[in-house]
Amino acid sequence: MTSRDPENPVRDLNTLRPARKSPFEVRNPCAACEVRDLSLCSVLSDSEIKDLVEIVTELELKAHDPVMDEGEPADSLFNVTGGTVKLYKLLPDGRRQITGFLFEGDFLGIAMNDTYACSAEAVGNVRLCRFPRRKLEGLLDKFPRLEKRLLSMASNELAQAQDQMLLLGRKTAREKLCSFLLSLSRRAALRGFDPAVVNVPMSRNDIGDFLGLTTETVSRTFTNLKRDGIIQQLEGGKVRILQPDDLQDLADGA
Amino acid sequence: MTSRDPENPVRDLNTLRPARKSPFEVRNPCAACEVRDLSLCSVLSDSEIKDLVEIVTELELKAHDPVMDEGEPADSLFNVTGGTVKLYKLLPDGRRQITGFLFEGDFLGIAMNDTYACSAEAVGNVRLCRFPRRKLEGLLDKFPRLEKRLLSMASNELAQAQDQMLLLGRKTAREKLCSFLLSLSRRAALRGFDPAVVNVPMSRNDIGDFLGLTTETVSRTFTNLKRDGIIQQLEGGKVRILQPDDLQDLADGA
DNA sequence: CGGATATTTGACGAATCTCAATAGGCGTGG
DNA sequence: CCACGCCTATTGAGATTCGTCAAATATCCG
Repeated sequence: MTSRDPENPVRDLNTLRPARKSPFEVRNPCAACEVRDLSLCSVLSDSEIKDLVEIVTELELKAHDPVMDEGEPADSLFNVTGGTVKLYKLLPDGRRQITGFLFEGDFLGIAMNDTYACSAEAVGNVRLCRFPRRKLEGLLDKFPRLEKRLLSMASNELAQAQDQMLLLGRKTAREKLCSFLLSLSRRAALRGFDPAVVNVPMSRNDIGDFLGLTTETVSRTFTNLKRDGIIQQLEGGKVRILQPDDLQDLADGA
Repeated sequence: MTSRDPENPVRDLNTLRPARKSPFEVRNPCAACEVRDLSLCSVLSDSEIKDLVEIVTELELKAHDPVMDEGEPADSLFNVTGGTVKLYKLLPDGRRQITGFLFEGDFLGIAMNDTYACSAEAVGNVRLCRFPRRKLEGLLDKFPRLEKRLLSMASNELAQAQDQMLLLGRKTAREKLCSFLLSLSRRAALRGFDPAVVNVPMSRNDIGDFLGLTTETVSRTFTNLKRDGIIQQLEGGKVRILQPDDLQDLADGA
């Protein structure tokens, strides 16, 4: 499948689904959730998930709206149900490192004990499910599977973080950008979209702050990849991957 | 306290404790474990910990002995009880990124699902507790606190990983090295050692691969910090921090 | 003591950053 | 509908940090 929603055939990771409205969905929004099987919630049955509905609040954000601030008490956890969120840390002089991008289905809040370890804000329009931390912890005790699921998600995130360290510490600008495009492609494929046409909803500046590069270097490197026929830039910030195998080879310097 | 073991007053993070031998320790080694309160095991009572003893194997390794290999089935998890272990990932052409150093009390194996996400090897002499993964997972069901503890440890590791991304992507060589020394100092302090005299058991090359620098740059940067009176090099790979506040300021570019 | 390995230092080069200018895209309002 | 202005992206030229290559020195260990 390339699109999981027959009513929105052209939707992609950039586009928010229309807000849900049907009577069933109002009664039990999580049961009808499109990203449910991608997320935390996948381990709960329809009946169990009602406990989740009890504690959840839905939020809609616009570009640059803050989600959380590093160092603040970690009172809420979130599930992204639409749009893109960026996580970042700042140095005192304003240098920024984006530590991750979250897409629909991604969970936000594993990396915190009492306070948030990083800040987060919406890249474009975003829809979130918000869980009060205390109440979610209560559910963890009630449903041990939820806790196992969180641990497994944390494990995945750690593996991803290690990949990103390898990228930041040891890859060239070109390798970094290729790795980035590949990871976007893989994540889109997981969600049922065409892996050859990647959405890049974030700015060059955000990409730079994610890859440890400047805006200018990101832009130049994009130009080089186009010139070499590896990718093609489409309208709306989309990128077509022309040579997936070459891209893969370039991504880890093979 | 600057040393937790009156029988080994000069011991530090470089030195392995002598192997345990007393009758009590043979019967219940975990109960007498010196690093117990630092680790996973801290949440188990003396009686509960007997279940852990049932499944644990102790290992001793020498420098460069492998602990695990990226991509291999993750059948064992480990607890470091002495010495230093490095975690790393490789690129096909041999470039290496060290993703972390583990000291006594640190747990090894959170970041894996079915296969190891990175390789690990001993930096010097190392003592490990090895847990078969299947059996440890059994204990997780028996002692939910153990699972909570793992989740909290994973959360800490993720926060650390994000700090490291900030370092790799946005800090200068000098800032990187200062951050590194500070983190060693903090971890030594946690274990009851003098935070002003830091052990640096790993090679310049390892430090470089951890900080995204070359050996030469690490060496030059050390020289600069000495020249500026921030640190002093002592024998045996130890470093004295002369100006902790300056070091802190240098570490995040303030 | 001696070979091997690790560290330090130097000279040079290259990848990336900085600064600056131009071009493009998008929304607003005339 | 077009014009303007703002913001982002691209491109260029020069500067800088850090990497590479090479040699000298120090350290470790048998």
